Amino acid sequence: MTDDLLRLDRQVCFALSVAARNVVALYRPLLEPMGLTHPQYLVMLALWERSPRSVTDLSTALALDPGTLSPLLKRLEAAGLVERRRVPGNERTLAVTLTEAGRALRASAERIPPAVVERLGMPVADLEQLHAVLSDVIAATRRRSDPDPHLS
Amino acid sequence: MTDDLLRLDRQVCFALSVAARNVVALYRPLLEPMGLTHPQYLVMLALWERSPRSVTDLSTALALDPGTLSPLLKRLEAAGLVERRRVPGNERTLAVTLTEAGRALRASAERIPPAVVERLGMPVADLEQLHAVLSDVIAATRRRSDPDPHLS
DNA sequence: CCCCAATAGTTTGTGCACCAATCAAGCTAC
DNA sequence: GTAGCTTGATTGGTGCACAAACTATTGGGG
Repeated sequence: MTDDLLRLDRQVCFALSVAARNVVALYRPLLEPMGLTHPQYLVMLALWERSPRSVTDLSTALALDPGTLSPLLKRLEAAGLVERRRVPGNERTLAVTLTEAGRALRASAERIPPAVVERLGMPVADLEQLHAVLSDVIAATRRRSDPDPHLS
Repeated sequence: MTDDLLRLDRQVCFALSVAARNVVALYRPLLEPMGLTHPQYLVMLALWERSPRSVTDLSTALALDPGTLSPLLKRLEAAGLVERRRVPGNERTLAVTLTEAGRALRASAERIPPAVVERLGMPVADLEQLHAVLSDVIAATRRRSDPDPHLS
């Protein structure tokens, strides 16, 4: 039974889930003083790249359901990092804009990636290779049937 | 700014999260007819390897909080796949045992890993390599400070 | 012009994940 | 032998993730 396909320690999905959870857990103590959760951090990364963005745009960029994003953005607004107002001349799309505080937060965020790499203690080359393989996996999951299930 | 450390498409954590979510999404249509969610599937894998297991034991094996497992196991019990009773002679640990239906479900589960691999359409060698790298990452996250944050 | 389909967000419901607090059962030390 | 620590599981609270239903604009086509 050493070739049992159902052995837990053989499952890529299991390794993937645990790795993702553990790595996110590494961010927690770093993000907590900034008042961010990890998904919120990712949204901020997206906004630091380009500031007025619609919910749909963010949803595509982050591969996240709009239904997940909607309350998350409200929490960012409550935290004063973001403003949510309707686009003038288009009452149906929402413009999510960084506030001054949101823009300022970027400075503290710059310390995060190096801190995580340091905590992981893995060679950067390995991380880059991991990133490449993960991109392949993501591409593979999108190839099949509809790209990104729920984001039709 | 091409070497900006905060660019979304550079973040390993982001790729890891998306890959994990997308791969789990691949399982959803396969597990749904079995009445299982992905975390429940992982618990069943653990139980198919060894059947009376305590919550703590499962918690360690799956790297999951007991607080997450507790309601999940109740749902598995409600689905008739598992029985939860106290260990005789030790009223504080819980024995989670497969029912006949739970044991029987394994047959259908055997079709899942090949189906997922087929849907991913990636060379098996690549998947094995991914598994190896992910194991390294998991080991790295455990090395640092306390192994597995919340599971003290 | 108006109906209608498509688009953009929000809401609701279920389940997962984590943390902190709680509780009961078992152990240990004195 | 009991006081107090430890262990094993549960509970409650917050936030994420997904599906499905819903609302409200917008843009076309007849």
